[in-house]
Amino acid sequence: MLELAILGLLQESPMHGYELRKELTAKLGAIRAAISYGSLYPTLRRLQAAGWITEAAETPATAEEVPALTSRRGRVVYKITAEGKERFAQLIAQAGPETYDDTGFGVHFAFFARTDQATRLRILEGRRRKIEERREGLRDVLARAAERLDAYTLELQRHGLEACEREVRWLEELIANERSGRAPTVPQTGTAGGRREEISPPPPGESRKERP
Amino acid sequence: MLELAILGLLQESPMHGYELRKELTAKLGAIRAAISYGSLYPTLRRLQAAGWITEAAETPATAEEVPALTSRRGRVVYKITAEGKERFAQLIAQAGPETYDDTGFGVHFAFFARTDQATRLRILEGRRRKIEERREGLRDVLARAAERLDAYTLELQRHGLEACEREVRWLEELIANERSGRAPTVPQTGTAGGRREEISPPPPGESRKERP
DNA sequence: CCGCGATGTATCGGACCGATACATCGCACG
DNA sequence: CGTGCGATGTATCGGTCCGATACATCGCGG
Repeated sequence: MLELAILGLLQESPMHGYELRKELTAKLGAIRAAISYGSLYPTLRRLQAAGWITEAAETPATAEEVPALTSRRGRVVYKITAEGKERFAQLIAQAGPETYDDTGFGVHFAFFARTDQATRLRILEGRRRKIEERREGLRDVLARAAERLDAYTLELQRHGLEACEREVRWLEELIANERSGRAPTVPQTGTAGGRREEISPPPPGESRKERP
Repeated sequence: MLELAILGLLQESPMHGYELRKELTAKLGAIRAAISYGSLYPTLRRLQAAGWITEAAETPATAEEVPALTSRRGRVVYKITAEGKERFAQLIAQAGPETYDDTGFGVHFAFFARTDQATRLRILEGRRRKIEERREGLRDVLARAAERLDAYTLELQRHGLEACEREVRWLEELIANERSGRAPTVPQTGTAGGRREEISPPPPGESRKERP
């Protein structure tokens, strides 16, 4: 999962580790707390070994201009390679079982702007299926095993069940939107009124604005 | 976390691994999918080595009665020890930072019936604080970095934000309930109308119904 | 009589986390 | 003037947990 996220972010622009973590946190803040360096750096190493990314020295050569003023020590900048882009495309297009768990789905969803519509639909429906199963499981427990459990455990299940139902509804909306329309547009929610813009899903295979 | 959950379940009755996993799944189904045996068995080994639990042979001795009819092969039954109960009490009473993340909170909450009220309150408030922080982080991103992100990422954040707000409200209710009342009673929710029973929090130190 | 699904125990590699260590930079506060 | 502290930055280690896999038994239906 981390691999996918890193590849996706580096596709937008080269970054060093610290920056990458911040961007990762911003992009995935809704689904996981914050990537640990204990995961990040080894993964970067792994991706580099596989040839998906490369190190790019900062202020690379010809650097007599400002030698020590902003020398900045290490600062290893990572950049995605052509193979890395292929890898990303491959990862984003295929959906295994891990695509539908909480984290996996979140990461995939976060890169939906780079995913073709058919895959988006497939993933959304797979996720819905999975949540529906969880929901049924919770209903079963609440219906069948209620008297075996204490009030707190019951309340936990009830809350979880509600969350499932809510997510299914959310997914339904997204699926409907996807089928017959465009980007997600969920109005009248009241909360955090940010701007909402249409995105045009990039015709598969292209990347827009490589270097501004 | 697994340690706490296992100790808590074995406190109710001895079990073998498979059964333990099923009970674990039933009790924690709202927060995590299903415990993997790759976690369960090593943890059981660890707990046993520490002396918190012991193996108890099934159909222990004097077993000439039905030798091979239901021989059932392995079936290692685990049983909590006195030290294990102490350990559980200690784990359940103290709250570190890991007590407030999704999984940690869920597990603690699932055993609230065995937790004294002061601790319950402390944990609920700690959890609320943590969720509020996450919520603020999401609001920041939505307010400040909205134009940098695509519509799908934005929608993900929005959905996450809503979930945070919902959970805070849930926690508020629980806290209010806890302060001036008894067990969780959340009526009029419409969903899954199970029975709702009052529990009397066991006066700390006792266990009711050891063997029915 | 045979297969298949539930029950049951167990291991291995890998992903990810939390704690920790360490170094540099700029700025606020004494 | 210094000094200490918070942000930036790279890196490792031990430990927890997951997913895949293997294997054995049992009861039941076809």
